[in-house]
Amino acid sequence: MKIGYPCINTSIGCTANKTFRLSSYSRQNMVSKIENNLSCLKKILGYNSKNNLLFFRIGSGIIPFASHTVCDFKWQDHFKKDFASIGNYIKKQDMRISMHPDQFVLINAKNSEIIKRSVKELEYQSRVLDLMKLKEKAKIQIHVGGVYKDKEKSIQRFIENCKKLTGDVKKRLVIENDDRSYNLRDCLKIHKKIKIPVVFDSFHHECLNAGESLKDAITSAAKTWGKKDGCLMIDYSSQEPMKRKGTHAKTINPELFKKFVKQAKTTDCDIMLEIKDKEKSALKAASLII
DNA sequence: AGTTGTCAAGCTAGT
DNA sequence: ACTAGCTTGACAACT
Repeated sequence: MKIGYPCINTSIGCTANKTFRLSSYSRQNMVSKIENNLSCLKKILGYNSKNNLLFFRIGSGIIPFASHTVCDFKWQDHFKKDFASIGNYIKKQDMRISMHPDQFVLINAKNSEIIKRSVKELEYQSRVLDLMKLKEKAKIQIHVGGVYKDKEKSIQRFIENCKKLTGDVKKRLVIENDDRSYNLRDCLKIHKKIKIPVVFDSFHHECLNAGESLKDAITSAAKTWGKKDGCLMIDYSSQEPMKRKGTHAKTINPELFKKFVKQAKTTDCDIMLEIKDKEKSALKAASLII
């Protein structure tokens, strides 16, 4: 069981998500920000390895505007060696990597322009993982998307558009249950049709479920992961007290986490802590599972 | 040096 | 009708 956190490390003083305004797009800006982002990513991975945090999500902004029409810079070629060397490090340390396109990526949208942009974004993210030469267990997780007032049709659109994706994207794409539209049961239904693995988000499941026990939920999600996919990925969080339902906790609640792990530990899985203080909570979590 | 409005992009539920 | 929240932070123009 690997423990990890997403995108940002708050204690080493660099960010792998440096960007710029679209209006100041230039080759020079691309080169300098990507150099910064990749070098910071290396530092983060070094920190993670030292602290036995072997699961990490690379942020969508690692290559700014990579999927935007404005981007005419061949970042894939320019940074080929850097990607390969980071990938080597990841493999040597036996780390697991994921990516998570943001909320604008919707492959079940009704508007074909949104789909087109979304597909480009997925292709960019899979390219990053390919350039690192990571195997299929490095995943790209998305939500099913919008409901558009007709869930069945929207699920059908998701499935159809999924089938049209390139093999490179398909081999990495996984879906995650969300907290307001598509619960675990919906995701499992989609899995049945197209065999796409299902990431289990524990907090979303708390917010929206079909009455399954936590244990059953974890077990059924785990079954959707094939041999090449690696073990089940879990996103873990808990409710921030006094905030509205669905707000992620600022810091880990050790008691709640211990209770959760008790249910999860009989299943082979990797757990990512989607908690606002990032590696701080992940470190605590890692110490709690031993 | 520090503060603040704004940033490529969408959807949903709560106010 | 508006906005918080989503993985949410960072840029850039202003004091």
